[in-house]
Amino acid sequence: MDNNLKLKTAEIEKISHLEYFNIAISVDCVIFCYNEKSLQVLLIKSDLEEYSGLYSLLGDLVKPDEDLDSAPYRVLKQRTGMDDVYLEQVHTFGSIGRHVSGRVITTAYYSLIDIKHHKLKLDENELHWHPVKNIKKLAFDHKIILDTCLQRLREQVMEFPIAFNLLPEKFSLRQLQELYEAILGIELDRRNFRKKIALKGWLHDLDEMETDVSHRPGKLYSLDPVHKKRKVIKKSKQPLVTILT
Amino acid sequence: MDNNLKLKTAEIEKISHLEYFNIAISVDCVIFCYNEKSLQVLLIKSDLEEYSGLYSLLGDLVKPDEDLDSAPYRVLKQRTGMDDVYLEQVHTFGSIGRHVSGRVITTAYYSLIDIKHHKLKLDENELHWHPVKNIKKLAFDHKIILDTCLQRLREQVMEFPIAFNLLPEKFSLRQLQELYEAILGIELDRRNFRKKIALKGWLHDLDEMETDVSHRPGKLYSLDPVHKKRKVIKKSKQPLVTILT
DNA sequence: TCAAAAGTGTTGACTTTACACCCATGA
DNA sequence: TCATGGGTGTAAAGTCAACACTTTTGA
Repeated sequence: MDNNLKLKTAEIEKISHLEYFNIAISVDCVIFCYNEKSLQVLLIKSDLEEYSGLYSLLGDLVKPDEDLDSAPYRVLKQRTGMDDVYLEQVHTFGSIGRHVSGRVITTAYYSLIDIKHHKLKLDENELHWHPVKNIKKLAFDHKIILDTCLQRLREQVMEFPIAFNLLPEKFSLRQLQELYEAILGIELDRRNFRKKIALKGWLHDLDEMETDVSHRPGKLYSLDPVHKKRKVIKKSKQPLVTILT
Repeated sequence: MDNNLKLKTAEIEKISHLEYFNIAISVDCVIFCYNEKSLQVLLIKSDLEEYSGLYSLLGDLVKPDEDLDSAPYRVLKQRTGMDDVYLEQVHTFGSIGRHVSGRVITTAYYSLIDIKHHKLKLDENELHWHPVKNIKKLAFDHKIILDTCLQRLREQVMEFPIAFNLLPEKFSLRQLQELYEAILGIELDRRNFRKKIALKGWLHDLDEMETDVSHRPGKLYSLDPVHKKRKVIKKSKQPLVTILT
């Protein structure tokens, strides 16, 4: 007991010394899924006294021997059992006071996963899916991080074929449209949506129909294999040339 | 189990994280200027043996008591004597092997400055402006950082009134067009460019004319005061609504 | 036969592109 | 008077937004 206390004090001394010279770096993951027609995000009960009762994003400190971009994959693998997920770096947050337990700079990523594929045991881990719409407050600056990632997702989703990561392998155009509506937070015209998606050439017609629906079944599609890359490769100039003259 | 026991305090959490406080974090600045009809970037001779002969971006370690976003302002102030510059965070680079002298994760910013305003003493500091077009190789991963920042600049420049930071207070439409051509790396149609810019409503007509030109002088403009904000405030949904239906 | 969603085209408004001529100035 | 760039308009093409009816299926 005595020893423990002494050690702790020494450690804390050391920490406050370190604190002055060192900065920790973490990653935080905004893990999106699409379930019951709503865009949801995976949160964990904060284990810090200071934020008791609040939820926070999944994150971890970056290990000295791992790439920054590998850290969120590790976090996802640990928490959901999934690898081969879509991940995108969004922004790095580094205000002095953003973390209660010291100076931590965090790089935010968002991830898109198909809820059917993950293997999390929600109750055990105090992990829960929360509809993005309902989230008012999170621990740390995680609400701002969430908002930033959502905004980026909205920007990307029309330009690149990434939303499909949130859907099962086979899906109908209606499902796809509802997904887009959930992400963008707006309603879309069905005819215009179908035209626009057809124009993108992202879809592969499976020649199958929905089953188990109590109405006329729709056709099923999958993401065209050509567009199945994990990492977005940005067209460098193409879109810019068309912007102006 | 007692609730208090389950919750970690911030102090305790620090201890468990001690081992991780050994990654350094830096910022690197891609400082753009516009001179002699070309987009240029401020580079410094690398003082590392490993990169002898190569140039690198301006950067520095983030101090424990400064916000991440403040660090690039400090670097710019130190190097150019300018504050009140346009700065935008772009991406964070954190591969294990990216820095020869240890584990350094770096957040990249780009900055737009009017070359006429800076106070650098180029020769003393081994600081030099380099046309972006000519840059083939830089120290560390700085070429990739430069490319990433240039791409982001190209994406932003049509959407937000930021290019004006590269021009003097008063400028002609020709100057502005040449600047855009330098940034985008493409030629633009004069009439369409003028229409497009007029439509944006970014310009304030100064009712003055160019002087010292050996041809018909053009009108001078300045950035409309309404748009003179340092930080870009993103319209959240406006552009997205128009994307689809 | 009803309810629910699938599937499909057109029109008008707007935006974008391509393109050519006269004008003002200084050399 | 020439060279240089300033300044401007229009027509055709393409894109976007709004909008309604018929079809298929299961209940």
